[in-house]
Amino acid sequence: MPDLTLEDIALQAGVSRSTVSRVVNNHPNVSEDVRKRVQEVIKNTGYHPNLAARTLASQRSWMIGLVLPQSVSFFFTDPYYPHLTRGIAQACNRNDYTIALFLVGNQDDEEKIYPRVTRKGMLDGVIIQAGHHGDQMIDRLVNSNMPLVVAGRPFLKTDVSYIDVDNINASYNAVSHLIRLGYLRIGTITGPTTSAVGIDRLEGYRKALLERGREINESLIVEGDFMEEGGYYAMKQLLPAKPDAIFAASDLMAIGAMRAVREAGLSIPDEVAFIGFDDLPHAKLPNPQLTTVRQPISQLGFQAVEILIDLIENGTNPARCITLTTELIIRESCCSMPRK
Amino acid sequence: MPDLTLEDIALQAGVSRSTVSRVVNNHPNVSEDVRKRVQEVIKNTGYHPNLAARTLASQRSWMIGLVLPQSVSFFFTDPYYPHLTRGIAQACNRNDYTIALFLVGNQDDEEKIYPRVTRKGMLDGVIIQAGHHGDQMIDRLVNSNMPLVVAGRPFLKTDVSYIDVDNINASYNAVSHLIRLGYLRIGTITGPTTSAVGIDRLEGYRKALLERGREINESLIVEGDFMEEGGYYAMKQLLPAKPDAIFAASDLMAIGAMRAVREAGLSIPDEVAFIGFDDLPHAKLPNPQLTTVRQPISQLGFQAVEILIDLIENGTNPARCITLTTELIIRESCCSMPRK
DNA sequence: TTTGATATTGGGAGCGCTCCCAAAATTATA
DNA sequence: TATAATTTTGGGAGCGCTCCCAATATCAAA
Repeated sequence: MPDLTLEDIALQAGVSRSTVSRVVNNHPNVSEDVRKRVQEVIKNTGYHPNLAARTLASQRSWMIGLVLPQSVSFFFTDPYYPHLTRGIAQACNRNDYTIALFLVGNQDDEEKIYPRVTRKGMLDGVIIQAGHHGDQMIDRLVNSNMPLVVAGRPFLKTDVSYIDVDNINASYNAVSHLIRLGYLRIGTITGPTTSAVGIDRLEGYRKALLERGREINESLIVEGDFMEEGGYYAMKQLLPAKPDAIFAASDLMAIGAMRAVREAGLSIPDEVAFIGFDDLPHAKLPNPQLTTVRQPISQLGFQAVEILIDLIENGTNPARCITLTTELIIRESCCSMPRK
Repeated sequence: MPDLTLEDIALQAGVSRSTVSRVVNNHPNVSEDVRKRVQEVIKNTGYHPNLAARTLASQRSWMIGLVLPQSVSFFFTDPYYPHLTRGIAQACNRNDYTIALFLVGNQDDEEKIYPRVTRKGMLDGVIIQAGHHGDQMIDRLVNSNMPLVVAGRPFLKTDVSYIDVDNINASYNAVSHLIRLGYLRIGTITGPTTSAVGIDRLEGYRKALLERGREINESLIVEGDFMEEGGYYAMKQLLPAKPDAIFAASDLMAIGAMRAVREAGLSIPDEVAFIGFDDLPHAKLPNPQLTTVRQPISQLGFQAVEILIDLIENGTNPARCITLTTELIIRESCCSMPRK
């Protein structure tokens, strides 16, 4: 089947190019019978408008960029990315947008990718995953004038639109739960404090303790990297401080930390209780099942797209900022009664 | 900065539109000094050609589609997809292509996505992940005439280009290893036999046993679903047949199966040995560390792109089919001496 | 019936590029 | 120096669409 154009359809339907265009784009001013006739021809021929031509003429590509800083470790173990991507993909499907995926591995990639992302005639807008302090991409993108939504709070306070999970409240609630259960020496394994998410989850921990009149014991705070191994080693540092409960800023770290605790011959949750963060599928596996904070990640992705479309259609000012709430999933890794 | 066009650059450099186009596209017939002058202007102005216009005029979009059947379970637990995607992204970066990502969740998505993938003026070619028997997308894509590379062997023998891991040999080697170690009742937990990968890995198992003159004991073969839970339940079915070693077609299933074995009070590897498939990060975690087959997934993605570019530039006939070899990673889950 | 308002349709211009071909400039050859 | 061959450059046409505006058809009110 040769490449059909508007003109071909017009000819077959006995109307003009413009009329076919109106039918295709659902413009109102077309009489019912003509619309029917044209739609018939379109259906029979399997015509689809040429994307490039449409983009060139309308200055809209119906394509949005998804820029993922591919911090090697995260990308492969953390279901965050698949979930985020799924939410984005669903929203794009629903709104007839297509995702252009950019995985930024290193500085070189960034140099290659940046012009491709901001190049005219390619993308209507961009969703970027918030990264670490020092991450250039967001600032550059902000300056490029491209409609932009950041997934996760950006490290630096700029007036970009972003959508994030309420990390502070989430960890506040998790730690409050531990306090309520009667734990007295609650430690935490934080994420990297070069990232907003690491900082926020630590802040929630502090806030919960301070509000209950507890003192912050710095020896009960160790920085991790969100990974299993990081949790393991962080826990080894924590053990001498004799924590009776640990709030880990990721499930993976909680799992690693539990491994360290088990190796030290302590029992979970009787001697050390745990709360994680993420609600990975692994969290449900026994030994014991992990109490954790569930984040609505794919919803976050979905809404990121909706915000972006809003920005594209109605201008980027003012910045839209949204925070989603989380849910504490209570399982077996912290017990409902304080141990003897 | 207003949107620059070729014409603007031409004006500033005192040459014609055509000449600037030649410089941008590295055509040979431009004198050195003119080239220099134009490049200077381009650099100073930060000009980048408009993608849509270029695509419309040249009928090349420099964009390839990546179609992932998002079987919910796999996508979120199996690092296969991130690895594949990373390989593809790297190759795309290197060759100045952009990835358009399509996640096919269900039949509805497929109907929406299919025309978008095959629509003119959008993609130069497509990489699709091989799915299950009954998967329509591949056939439809083959018929659409779009340059196409399938990641993984397609279930049905068509003459598409594909790139796959040598699953048969991989599992043949794994099972041969178990035989060599002296195991006598080697069972297997297969992948779904509605997928090529499930079938191939089972075939390798059979081949290894038959070649050593062993009989195939059907009660030692149970079908799983590649997931942890599936492995767990498959193992429960397998236990009455008293296997002394298990070849699982995925690490996740091996992990689930080990859980079942441990619950049954048997020790690993002394009473039941294990070999998995994938070499997930989890595989390295102790308890005991899992012997497994490592696949070069991101290389598979990388080469898929190279094949696709070849198809785009040199025509799709004949189909290019490539098989990559795997590596058996020997760890602790099967011991080097047959148990007493 | 006439007039004016409104709904529908067609065609031109243009989006920013590539590609072809002819013109101009340069170099080689007689 | 004249001529032919070659390299370099410019301009037109066209990729397939959208969008504007003018033309035509339709309908209601006077």
